Parts: sequence; structure tokens; C-alpha cells
Amino acid sequence: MSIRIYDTLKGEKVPFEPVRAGHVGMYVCGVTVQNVPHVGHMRSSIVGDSIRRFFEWQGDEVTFVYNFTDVDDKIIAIANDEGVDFTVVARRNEVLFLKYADMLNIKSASHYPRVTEHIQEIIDIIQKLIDKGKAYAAPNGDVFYRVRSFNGYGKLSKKNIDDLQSGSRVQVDEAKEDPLDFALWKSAKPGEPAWETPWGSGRPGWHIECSAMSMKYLGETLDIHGGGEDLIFPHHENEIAQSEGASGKCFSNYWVHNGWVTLGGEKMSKSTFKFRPISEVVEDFEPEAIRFYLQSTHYRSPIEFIEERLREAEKAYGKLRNTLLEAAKRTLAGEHPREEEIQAEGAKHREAFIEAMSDDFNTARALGSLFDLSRTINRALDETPGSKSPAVQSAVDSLFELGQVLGLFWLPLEDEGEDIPEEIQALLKQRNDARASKDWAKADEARDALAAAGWVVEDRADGPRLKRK
RNA sequence: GGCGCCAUACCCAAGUGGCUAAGGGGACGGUCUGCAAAACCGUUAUUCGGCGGUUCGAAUCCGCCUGGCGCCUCCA
Repeated sequence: MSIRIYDTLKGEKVPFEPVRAGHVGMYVCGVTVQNVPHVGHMRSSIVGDSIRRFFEWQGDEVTFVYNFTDVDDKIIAIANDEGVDFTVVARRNEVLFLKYADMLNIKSASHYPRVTEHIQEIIDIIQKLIDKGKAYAAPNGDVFYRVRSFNGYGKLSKKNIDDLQSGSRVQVDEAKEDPLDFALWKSAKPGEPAWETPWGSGRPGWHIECSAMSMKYLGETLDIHGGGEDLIFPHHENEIAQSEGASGKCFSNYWVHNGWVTLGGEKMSKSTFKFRPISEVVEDFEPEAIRFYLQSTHYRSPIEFIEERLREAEKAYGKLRNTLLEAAKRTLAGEHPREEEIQAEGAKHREAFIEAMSDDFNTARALGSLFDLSRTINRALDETPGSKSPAVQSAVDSLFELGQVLGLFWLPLEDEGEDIPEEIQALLKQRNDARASKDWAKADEARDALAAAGWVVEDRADGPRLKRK
């Protein structure tokens, strides 16, 4: 089945065709490691990760690049404040990002390029732009991109170059030929890291690193370039100008941008201090449920981050896990009375999931299919206590497999038996004995004690079952 | 000021020209159960912010209005 992607540049859903058949080159604009990662960063990473997983599941090979911008004004400012080298701040936040990405089952990227390790590539592309007349070094050592020399400028963000100029309230830098021009290279200032170049020492501007690093690992034309909506302008617009200005080729065939995570209806953002560090969130909620929640809304729509919704997500996601757990307990036996019907339903829901994901990675709709699958399974399971049929098992396999396409179901379905403490097992036995002698008061007492200790007991057809929490 | 996005039930959320408007949470009723829990069955939008228009037909297309948000400056 062919995949359709909403491309920001074209402004519509278009069929996906890779540059090279069977291979997808993806670049997701990573974080500027100036602060701790928050939920918004994780959303964009999860969006990228699930897109990658879907391609891989379909058999494509994906080269996935996620960058760390490890030198910029804020990182330097924070480092100077703390009296440490800027790399201390950058690495510290990078480590945190990787830690929580892993906690949310985000696959490792093929490459995690850092700006400071690609200075030569950056210098090369700037030199190329200077040679082509698309950039110029000012007397003070700054190098600027000559925006008006690139006639496609504004095509991604749908901005008119003249509107930009009139609306610009930024102070005009005297060194610029035109107020629209942006910095590719910033000349060295006291207390700042600097590298030597043909036009003087200094450090890279903000946008050039992504052009240099993405093309290094993925070639001059990427298949997919993604990131948060806020990167459309100026970041990605400038990347296009730099990359296409240098290569003369289309920089990225598809631009994928995700919507905000909001707090109280407003964009979560570091600069406004309205954000929830992911470190806090994983303390309060199950990582699997967090990932589930962030995919319960289409990636281009905003999603509100609110505890009540997260609790609902935990509950809803728990249902899917319960289905898998219950099925795992059953022994595979003969055919179900409705074997063919179950087989057909399972296949239908599986197909619906694939269709949803193929339509611009509609995870919200895809999750709906997972619940449909779950109901099909539960119903069948209810009808044949203690066992499951091949058709049911095949539906269970689909549920598990498709859930993993969304990066779900990575934690064990239940705690191993040995994990149950002696006293809990003793309480369970107490309750079982009380129930056997129909001493309900005593049985309930034991159940309450279990609940107080964090365990629930469910009386299934095949006997009582202990579950944590 | 320029450009753009969003508005679907009590809540969240799919659906973007025509089958009964997915799915989840909640609520209510039922099955099962000693009681619960879990699971299952049923009910919960003749209607998609408002007003017009296009069309045989619109939640879906167009216009206006109202309300919310974003980008134009660092930002996933």
C-alpha cells in the first residue's frame, strides 16, 4: 500500500516516493541542548520514531538522523553563568534527552551528529555559498546569506519576502547588505568558543548546521525532513535557502511538521517557562501510557498536556495490555465456534490499521483499530474460557505487532511470579481459604489488605489472579 | 499589520462531498460474580461554532461572522 504524506511545502497530502527504492532518508531536527528536555521534544521525537517504525515494518531501510545543536547563544550564556565550558551544559542535556528518549522506547538514530563535530562540513558549505555569490563575509568576520539571491525564499513558510522586510522589527545589523540576510557564521567574541576559518575565527550561525549535517549523512536530497511547527520559519526556510543554494538540488522531498504540546491551551515552550520536563512526567505516569497518549491525536494537531487526559490514557492503554495478558494465559486449543468470523474481523481491523497509518501516519485512527482488535479478541476469549483458538491467536499477534509499529508494548506484560512477596502470597492464600469456607467478611478483609499493599485480585474463571496496583 | 491553523456528544478524538458520524474516558442499564474486579452486551451527536451560498447530496467545498491558537524574534 502506498503511503501518503502531508508535505508542508506543497501544502497537501501527496504519495510518498523515495529517492532510492526501498530506502528512506529521514532527518528530524533535534534539540538545541540548552535545557532539560520537555514533553514537546518527546512528541516530535515520537512522531519521527513511529514514522520510521512504520517504514521499517513495511520493509524499507531507514537512515534516521537526529541532530544535537550543541553550540548557540543560550548554551554559551548558561555555561558562562555556571562558570563551566559550554560543552558541559550541552552534553549534560544531551544525555538527559537520550535517557528519556530511551525510556519512551524511541529507537536510536542511525546518526546523532553534533555541530561542534562538523565544523569543517559547515565551513565547506559556507565557502561554497560565498563562491556562488549567495553569501558574503562582512568586514567584521560575520558571514551572511544573501536572501534575495535565492528566489525560492519563503516557499516553505508561504511568506512573501517583502512582507517580511516591512514586518521586521529586528534591529538592522549594519554589516548586512539587506536586513533579511541571516548569519551563517558569527565572528568570535570574548568568552565564546571559536573555530578558525578562511574569513576569520568564530562559530556557526543557527541554521547552517542542519544543512551541513543532513546532507553529509543523507545526500543532497533527503526524503523526509521533520520537526516541530515552530521550525518552519525561519529555521527550515533558511535551511532550504542554504542547501539548495549550495547544491542546486531539491533539499528535501517531504517536509513533515508536528503540532504543539500545549499547556492550558498555549504552546509548551522553554522561553516562556511554560513547560513540563519529561523527567517529572515519567515519575507520575507510565511511560507506555505517555507514548500512547501522545499518539492519540494526529501529529499535526495540537495536543493538550493535562493530567486528567493522561490518567484516561493509562486506563485505555491498560485495556489493550489486559487483552494481551489474558490471551497469553490461555492455551491454544481447537477452533472457536465463530472461527471464520473472528479470522475475518481480525484481518479487517489489521487492514484498517495499515490504511490509517498509510494515510499521513494517522496514529489516532490506527489506535482505534487496536481497540477494535482488542474487543474482537476479548469477546472470543469470553466465549471459550481457559483456551483460545488459532484465529484468536492470530488476532492477538496482530494487536501486538501493530502496537509495536507505534512503539507500544515494550514492557513485560506482567511481573514475574517470583516478584510476588511472601506476605502478599500469604494474604492471597488467606482469602482463598476464607472463600472456600464462604467466610466472606474474612475474604474481603484479605482483599482490602492486598489493596492496601498495592495489589488487586481478580477472580477469573480459572481462579484468582493477582495484579500489581 | 502580514501569513496560517483550529472549532465534531458530558470530556478526549477520528472522519474532509453520498454506506448506520470510528475509537477511548465518563455515566446509566444488563450478563458473569458471594460481593467486587476484569471482560462482554446495550444506551448516551437525526447532528458536526453561527449565518448564508455551491451541489441531486456537505461535518466535509466557497464567503462572511464569532471564539481559540500559532508563526513573522530563541523555540520540537
